[in-house]
Amino acid sequence: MDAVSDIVSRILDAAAEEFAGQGFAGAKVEAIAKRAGVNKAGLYYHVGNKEKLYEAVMLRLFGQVAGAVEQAAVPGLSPGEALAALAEALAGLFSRLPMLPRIMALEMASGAANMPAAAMMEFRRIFGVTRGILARGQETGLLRPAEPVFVHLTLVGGMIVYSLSEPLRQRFAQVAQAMGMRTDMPVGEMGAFLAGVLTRGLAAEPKEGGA
Amino acid sequence: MDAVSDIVSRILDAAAEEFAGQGFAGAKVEAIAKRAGVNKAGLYYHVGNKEKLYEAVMLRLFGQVAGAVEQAAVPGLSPGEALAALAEALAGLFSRLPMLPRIMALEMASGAANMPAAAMMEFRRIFGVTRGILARGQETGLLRPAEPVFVHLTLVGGMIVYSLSEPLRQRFAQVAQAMGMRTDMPVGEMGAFLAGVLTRGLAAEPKEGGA
Amino acid sequence: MDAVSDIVSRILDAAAEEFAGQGFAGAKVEAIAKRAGVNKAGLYYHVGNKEKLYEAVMLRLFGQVAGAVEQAAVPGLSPGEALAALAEALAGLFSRLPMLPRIMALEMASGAANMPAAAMMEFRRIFGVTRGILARGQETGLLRPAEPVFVHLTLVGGMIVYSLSEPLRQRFAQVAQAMGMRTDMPVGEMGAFLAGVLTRGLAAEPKEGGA
Amino acid sequence: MDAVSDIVSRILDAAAEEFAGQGFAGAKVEAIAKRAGVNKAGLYYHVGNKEKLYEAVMLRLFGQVAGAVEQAAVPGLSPGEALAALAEALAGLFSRLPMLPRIMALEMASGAANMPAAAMMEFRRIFGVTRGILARGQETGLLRPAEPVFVHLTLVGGMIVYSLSEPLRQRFAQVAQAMGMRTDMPVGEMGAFLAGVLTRGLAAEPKEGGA
DNA sequence: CATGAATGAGCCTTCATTCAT
DNA sequence: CATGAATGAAGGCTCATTCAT
Repeated sequence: MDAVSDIVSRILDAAAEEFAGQGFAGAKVEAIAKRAGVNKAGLYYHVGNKEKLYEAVMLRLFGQVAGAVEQAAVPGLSPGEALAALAEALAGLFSRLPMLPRIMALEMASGAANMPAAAMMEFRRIFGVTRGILARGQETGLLRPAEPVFVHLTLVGGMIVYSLSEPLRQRFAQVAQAMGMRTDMPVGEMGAFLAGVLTRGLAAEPKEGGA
Repeated sequence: MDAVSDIVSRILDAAAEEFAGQGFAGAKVEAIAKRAGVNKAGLYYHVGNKEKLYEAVMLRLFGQVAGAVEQAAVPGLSPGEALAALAEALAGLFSRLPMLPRIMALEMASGAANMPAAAMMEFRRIFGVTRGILARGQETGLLRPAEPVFVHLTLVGGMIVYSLSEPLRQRFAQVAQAMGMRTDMPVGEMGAFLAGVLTRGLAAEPKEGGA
Repeated sequence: MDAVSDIVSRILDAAAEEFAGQGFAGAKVEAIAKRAGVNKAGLYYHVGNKEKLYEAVMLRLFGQVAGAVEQAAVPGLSPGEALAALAEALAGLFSRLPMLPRIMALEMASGAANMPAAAMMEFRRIFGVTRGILARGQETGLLRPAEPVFVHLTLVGGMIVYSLSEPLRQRFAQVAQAMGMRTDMPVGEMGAFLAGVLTRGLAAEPKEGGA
Repeated sequence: MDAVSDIVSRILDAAAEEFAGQGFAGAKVEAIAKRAGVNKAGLYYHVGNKEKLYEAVMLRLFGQVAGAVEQAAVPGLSPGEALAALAEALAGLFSRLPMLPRIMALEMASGAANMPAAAMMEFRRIFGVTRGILARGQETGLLRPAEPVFVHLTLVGGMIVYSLSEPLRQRFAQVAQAMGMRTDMPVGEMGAFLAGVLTRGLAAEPKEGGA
């Protein structure tokens, strides 16, 4: 009764997991089918193709991102609050869908070759939110001018790489501890850090001559 | 007369390129050999194995990163200058070796499964630089306390994802322009942005009561 | 409806032929597939592996040997009759399955490295028959004591090598004829010879004092 | 100062070992070279070819067999003594050159495809000895008529398979012991058993009514 | 002669994809 | 729709053999 049938949805879930783990080339259709609990031939019947499968996964994931981000963009917040809300929304997504940052990274690393055109549209929605926050902040004199792309990718890039680095941080944990560093903070904390740094770092310079 | 023979070096170059483009699974040994101008069997003669090849690439790349980063860490700089120097060093690397951020992302996305233990040691050197900057800044009262891992991954993550996103930004250029956004800035500019935001965002709060 | 599907059975036949002719290392999976009338990938689908294929062949062959040998061991025969029956059963097998002695020889020559543990059990059954004949013969005072392993390997070894030597004997035929020797007797005749020699050679020494 | 240079001799030794262990197809030229302590290219320089190498090994081995067998055939022995001497000579060979029975088996199993014509001549010498023993025994009325090929292959086949079966017997030892069978007798003992069985089994039937 | 470095051919194995049932 | 069974097209790796030095 869904937009996509239940089976297809299960297949997409399984595929997202596989693709995130092994990349497009490394993912095996057989494994995806098994994970989804369907026959390999059945998978082909429903999705048609490894490439189409990848595109469908991509589209659905970026749709989810765009949705979550837009929902976080409630009007009436200060720039700092808005950035924090955005970071929190992303952190929630990344926690619930650990394959998301991995797939985003893989896709970008591959030169966005398999990114379907439709998914590009979702990007527009996502970027729009950050841009809106900055624009309002500059209008109200609270933020200094800054390239939206830089700000957006600072936030998103920082969170993606922080999520991605989890296994690495775990392997690194012993050494890090000896250096007095913690490595096991949840993504949400990294999001809060980023929002804070950006808010303070982009704050308009205090107007001189306040005497 | 080199640590690695000329041919092996050529093979590693080719492999880095191929791995960055296709991921480990997607990279074809045949393609690497052709790119390096050697016979496939010759490649095996010199390197032994796809996996060993990958590890060698990894080790060399991270060694280069560690070297460049450490060279940028000249003593006597203010925290802001030091962060800027670090960002600049990374930007230089990423410009000269565009496959570097891609491989780093791929490796992390795969859970650092193939990361050789030796490469982990390089990480320690790299992290150490950021940690040193923060420690000195806090000692001198110029910086507020902050988790080194957060700071480091903000800088590195932002630059990696910015580099990675290049093809995406290009595909996005038309739409972005219509929204009044630039998308084609070089990595160095992103590095400068990150260093600035971090410097201001981590600056110690002005001590009240300075009368 | 068989224990092994028809196709697998055909594959095992083909494999036995190929392994017998070329040894494990020399046998080509492609050739086996072609002989069996299946696609190479199909062969892997059904059997999984060159090594597994070899083990399956081995298991089936030794099972056949054990079955035939046990069937020949009808109770109530004199030692001589029993040995003759055993030899005849082996001869029948070797005639019908000319690859059998060859595979047995190859496997033994390789140190029984690939012999599956299950096949070892079949050996027990096979040896058991010879041992039974000797035991009964000694109980009844018809046979002198003798190591079962020696007796068994005299019979089996003689027949294996006689079968194996067929091409050699053929190449040798001209020379042999000139020396007044026949070389083209069927295995059955060698079996009868061996049974006879063993029966007389193991006969209890005539008790003296027979008045 | 030898007929074959020292190096070639070392290569042939190494090759015999390798061929015995892996068969012709399974033997690796690289491994032979390493075993012989020469460079792979050097091996080719000296021997020319994997096939030629095999033939040379074969020729030398069968020459050794023929020599040992002929030396054992001293005139003036009774048939039983002669067979025992023959068996003993073979046992000595098989003990000193454990690869010998294995190579003989492999070669026969492969249909004697690679057997050089020159080696066939050695066979003639070998067969000649057994034939001589039988002929003299029949002339003197001590032995009944029997096909030389049968007798020869009983002796040689039994000893070859007994040697070959060593690893198998070892794996089988536990089970065998429980069945009250020994499995670890040296080849010499098997040779003595065979000579004894053949001598008694081929003895002329006692002439009736000799009064 | 000895050696490191090719190299073409081939082999085992996998995988995306299709088809008959 | 679901499934077991193909299958063509690679892809990783090895190996016998050859050269330049």
